[in-house]
Amino acid sequence: MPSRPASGRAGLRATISIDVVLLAPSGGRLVVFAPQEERGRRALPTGAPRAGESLENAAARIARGALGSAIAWLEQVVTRLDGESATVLFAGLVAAPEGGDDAWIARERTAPLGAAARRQIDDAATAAGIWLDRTPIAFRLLPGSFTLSELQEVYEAILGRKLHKASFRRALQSARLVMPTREWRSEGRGRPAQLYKFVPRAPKASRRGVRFDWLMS
Amino acid sequence: MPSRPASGRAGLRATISIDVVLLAPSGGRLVVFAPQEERGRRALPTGAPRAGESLENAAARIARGALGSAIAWLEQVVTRLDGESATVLFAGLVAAPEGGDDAWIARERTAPLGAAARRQIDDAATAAGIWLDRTPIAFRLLPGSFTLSELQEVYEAILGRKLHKASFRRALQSARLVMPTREWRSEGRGRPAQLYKFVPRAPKASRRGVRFDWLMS
DNA sequence: TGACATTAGTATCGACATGATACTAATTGC
DNA sequence: GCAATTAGTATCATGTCGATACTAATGTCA
Repeated sequence: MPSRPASGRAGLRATISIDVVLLAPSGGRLVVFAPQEERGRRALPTGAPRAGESLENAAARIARGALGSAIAWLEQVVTRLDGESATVLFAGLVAAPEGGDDAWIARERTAPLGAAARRQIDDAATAAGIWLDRTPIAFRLLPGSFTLSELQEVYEAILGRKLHKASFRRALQSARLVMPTREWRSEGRGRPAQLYKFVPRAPKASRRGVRFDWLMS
Repeated sequence: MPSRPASGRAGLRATISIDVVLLAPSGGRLVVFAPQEERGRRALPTGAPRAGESLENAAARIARGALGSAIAWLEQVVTRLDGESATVLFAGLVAAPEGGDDAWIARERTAPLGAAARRQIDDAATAAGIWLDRTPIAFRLLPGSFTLSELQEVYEAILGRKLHKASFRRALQSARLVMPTREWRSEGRGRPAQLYKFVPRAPKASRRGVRFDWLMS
């Protein structure tokens, strides 16, 4: 029989820190929260858990403190150990920021943050895309009533690709996830759009077959 | 990691340990590696990273040491902080164990391991199911040539549900992932099954639409 | 006023995926 | 030979997906 490791008496001592990548959809693209620090350099929000605090609570506190507003969704992504420093990465999604807020930068312009931060951002964005398929997080990024084009734009921002309008609406209707209101909103140009509300529903539990079209990595 | 404020914040010091949940398909079900410890109690493999070692390398070392053989797939699942002890959970998949190996127990009979271990097992099994849809891990759990029924049984074990035989084979064939050999294997009863080989392929990149049939939690 | 651009929303169609059912094929055990 | 068992295929109804093209309602601008 193989020898079993001694039951973790002397583990490695390390400093635990938490990185939070906050993402928001904006105009069909993702923007990243990276405010300026004292010397004008931008950085992702970082912090550490307090004694007795869970990682999730610590991440929520750090995110709220940096952002100043509520987070729609926050999940743990990965932990990395570098020497005696362990960093737990969290990904968060929030509603689109106001226009004049310069703490947000386009995801395509994150080079100045450095390679390490960009890796965190990539991991967080990937995690958000995976979660989008599994939970109704997109609806929390929109106000109580919204147009279907706005909802689709949120999906496109997080998934990073364009979606087919008719297919998107068909799937949405057949899932009975949205309810039309009697209001319409005119955005200036073009035909006004009908406003919808989110209707939380029980799982449809439509178990589908297996997919063999994974992405090789 | 992103640059920290110069006003050096002292992060939380904690002991890092690693839990490894090793799963294997066996007869269409999952079995869990939980060998007996000194007092006859079963426990999941545990260990700690060494100085300078990455979490992934440490988990692989711990898994290999406990199991005595190679791991087909190993991925980080989640990190939990409890007081001054941080535990990083890894999920691993290995080929079905030999019949007489009593270090493996059925996934349905993990109650004696305690609630904490069962939570780790549930999280690891969920992660394995998600990864199964995204990478060709199932093929690494089988010998170089295998029958399609064996492959389907691996999928059913990891997903925890029965699959439709014709659909499973159709999807496999259309993905051109397997190549038939000229050998057939007779298992005693019934018609002999043709043996197949895995053919690693480039991604088909068939981007599909959005799903709105998530599982509420 | 009227053509045009723009955005919202729908209809239709072909291609393909899925799952149920039922069938054929090849082996062992009796 | 015959039943039981497992492998593998054929057929068919249904549903999903994406392309294309269409209608609808607004603002813009000549």
